[in-house]
Amino acid sequence: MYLTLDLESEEPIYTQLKYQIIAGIAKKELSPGEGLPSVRSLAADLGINLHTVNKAYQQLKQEGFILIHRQKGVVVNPDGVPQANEAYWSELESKIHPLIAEAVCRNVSEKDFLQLCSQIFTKFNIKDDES
Amino acid sequence: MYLTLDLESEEPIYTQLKYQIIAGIAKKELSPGEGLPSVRSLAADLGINLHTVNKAYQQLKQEGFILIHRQKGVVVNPDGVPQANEAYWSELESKIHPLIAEAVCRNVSEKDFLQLCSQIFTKFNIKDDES
DNA sequence: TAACTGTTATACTATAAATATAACAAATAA
DNA sequence: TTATTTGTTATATTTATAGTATAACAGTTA
Repeated sequence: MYLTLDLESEEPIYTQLKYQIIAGIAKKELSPGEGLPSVRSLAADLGINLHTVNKAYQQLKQEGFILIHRQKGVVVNPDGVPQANEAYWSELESKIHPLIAEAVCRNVSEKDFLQLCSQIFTKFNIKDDES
Repeated sequence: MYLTLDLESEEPIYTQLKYQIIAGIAKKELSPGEGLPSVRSLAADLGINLHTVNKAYQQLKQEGFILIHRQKGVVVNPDGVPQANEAYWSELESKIHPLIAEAVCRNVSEKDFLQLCSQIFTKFNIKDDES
């Protein structure tokens, strides 16, 4: 799995890392139980600091995406990601709300908006391996 | 139009201001050509600093939501908000992408996700005044 | 023993957010 | 004319976050 960073972006590096790993799980490029690089080696590969990687890992751990064993290192959660709960839906709504507010202002139709979402969903539905 | 701020939120105050004004335009609580409070009076009403309001206004101005005349003060863009262009769609996609990545991880179906979006759209479709 | 793991601690730089004053230029109202 | 209000600009300060730089500790593994 490839990780690419945009050091010019306003989006913090650790956030970019988080969402690329989440996207990797969504696309099944990362499987449950699969190991991730150590904080030191990943930091070295990406040319960034150990703590920046650690911050991304800690948040992914707290949100249930990965587990961190003293022994086994960092692994994608073998039991899968926690299912959507009430708190998740509430937070998701508050993230989408301002996007739709602006869309409505710009006369974007509900149909076109939903179509964009569908199109993005499709990117994650590519079947298993691509060999 | 009421503006409410959450000073405990991690979301910057000027961002909260921006999106509540955008939401006001979307809900037609704010009409094209309608005046907005001066930076000083709004800051005083909300108990925040002049520059925080100014920052929100400047960004809204740059994005075409409002106009600022020396004479007339601050008004909602009489010509309406600029239509969605290629840059807008591109930026929107990059904002939705990580949300859908996480949704896929949590086994949220495309149908449920689109349903949430539809539900939010409905909030902006309330007809005109509510007298 | 040596190397590697996650973890913790400290210190530093840089940037963003927010506030606090102050002042300027233009328009308006007394 | 004076006084007030407008948006605007300029400085300075505080606070918090992001990122880096070292260093060390406690386990695990080769």
